[in-house]
Amino acid sequence: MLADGEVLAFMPAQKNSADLAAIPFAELETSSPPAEQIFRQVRDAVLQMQIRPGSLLSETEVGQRFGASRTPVREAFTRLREAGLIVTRPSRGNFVTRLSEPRLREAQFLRSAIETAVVIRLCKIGLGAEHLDRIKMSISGQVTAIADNNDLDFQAQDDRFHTLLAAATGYPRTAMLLAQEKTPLDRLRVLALSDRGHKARLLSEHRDILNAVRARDPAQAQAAMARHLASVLDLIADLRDADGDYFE
Amino acid sequence: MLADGEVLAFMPAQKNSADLAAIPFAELETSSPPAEQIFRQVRDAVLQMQIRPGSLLSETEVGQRFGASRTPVREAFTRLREAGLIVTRPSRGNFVTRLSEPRLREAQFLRSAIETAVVIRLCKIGLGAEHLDRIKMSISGQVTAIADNNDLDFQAQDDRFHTLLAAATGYPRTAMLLAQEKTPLDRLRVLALSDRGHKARLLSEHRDILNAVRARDPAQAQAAMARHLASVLDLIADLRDADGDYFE
DNA sequence: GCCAGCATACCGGTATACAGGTTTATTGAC
DNA sequence: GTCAATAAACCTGTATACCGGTATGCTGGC
Repeated sequence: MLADGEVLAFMPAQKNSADLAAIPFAELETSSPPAEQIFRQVRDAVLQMQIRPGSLLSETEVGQRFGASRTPVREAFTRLREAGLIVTRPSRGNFVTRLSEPRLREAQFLRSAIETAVVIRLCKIGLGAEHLDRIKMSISGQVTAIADNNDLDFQAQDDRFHTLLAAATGYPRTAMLLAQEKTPLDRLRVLALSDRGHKARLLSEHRDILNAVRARDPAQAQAAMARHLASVLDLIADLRDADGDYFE
Repeated sequence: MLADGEVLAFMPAQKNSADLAAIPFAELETSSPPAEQIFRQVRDAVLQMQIRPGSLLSETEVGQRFGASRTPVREAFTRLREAGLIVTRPSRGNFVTRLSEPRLREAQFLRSAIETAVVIRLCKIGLGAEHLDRIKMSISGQVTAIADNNDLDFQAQDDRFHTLLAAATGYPRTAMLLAQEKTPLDRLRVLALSDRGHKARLLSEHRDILNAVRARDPAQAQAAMARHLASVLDLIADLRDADGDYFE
């Protein structure tokens, strides 16, 4: 088995085909449409960096990998394209996009814009008992994940915390939009190995946000959220230098 | 030719097929992909209420109308579905969505969240000379449109004003996202016959926003924008009662 | 006249064949 | 050995045939 660096030395990055055989895709279920499942699985693989940025994703190959024809794959690719995860160059192929610093900064801007508006609204309409319970459970989950030093679980609970806040506004599309717009940041996060102290800080910030919302203090809630989300910007420069191949 | 009310009297709303022949679609050009053109033309027809909310859009029929096969139509429909303009009921058909008051309120929330963040950022980074010129021209255009009592032109210049502000942030996707998320409001606006006084008020608000941004006063800019955007909420209840068929 | 049951027509979902265009590899001349 | 020209192998874009499922309208029994 060759190391990544050696492979790169022999092949120009642009020509690299994605190594689909190495990715543990689940077999398609009959419960939901194949196009939907292919979209989700390929999206997650791209987000988790299992598919190298810059690599070629062939409709035919992906279809064969899932045992489906090109038609559902094309539909999945349409959605990946809109999510900004691939770019299509006609007659040449679909390529997994690289991370882009301006794009990351814009994602942070949009995320911050929406999430601060979310907490301000929550201060206004109040937090229902059910929503509050679920958010508290998410925070408990974060505590457990830190104790277990389980990065993956912590990330999942982190996402859940923000999703639950958005859902509590009663605006279903807002949660969806947030998930969509933060995808560039998700790829960044995979590159960052978070130490226990970093996670502890995030947890503390989550608590600050929740407390401000419970106190119905919009100014403080907004400030806490903005502070919390701005922290990712510090990661960009470091990671760009460390993982140059993954950036534009 | 029958009046709309008579047609409705004979056909249950749900069964109505869209009358594609009556819509002045342009012929497909060779310059851009058919799927893209079909998407844009159908989207605009839906936004301008040329296709009745609740009506059935058949892939086959749309394909025949444009002289294309189902494949590009399917791709266009995928995008319309994500834009929330149609819903697909498997084995039954694609239906143009009706306006929904909760959905409209959410669109207003999201638009306000993003646009207030935009003007705050503009106060921070300042407005370049080129951007300022273009925005001023847009406002001049609004003045002209009001003088000519040209509603369509005023709406175009109104959109342009907001788009230019978003573009001035240097975040290209933000402008795109705004356009996408305000589509429900665009359909609402078509139903509203705006009198001259209403347009004059919007223009005045635009000037307030621009002045606050030029003065680099984030608090005032945010307040002016929020006030400006909140005004559409007043329209919802009236239009819902007047055009009941168009709402859920 | 009413209602249940069935045949039919229509829809989207999928697979596949073909077309147009780009890249890559090979081959031949120099 | 080098380079240009050509052919093959890809890619996406498009058209089309077939499938299963749903809605509908007709028909026959009551």
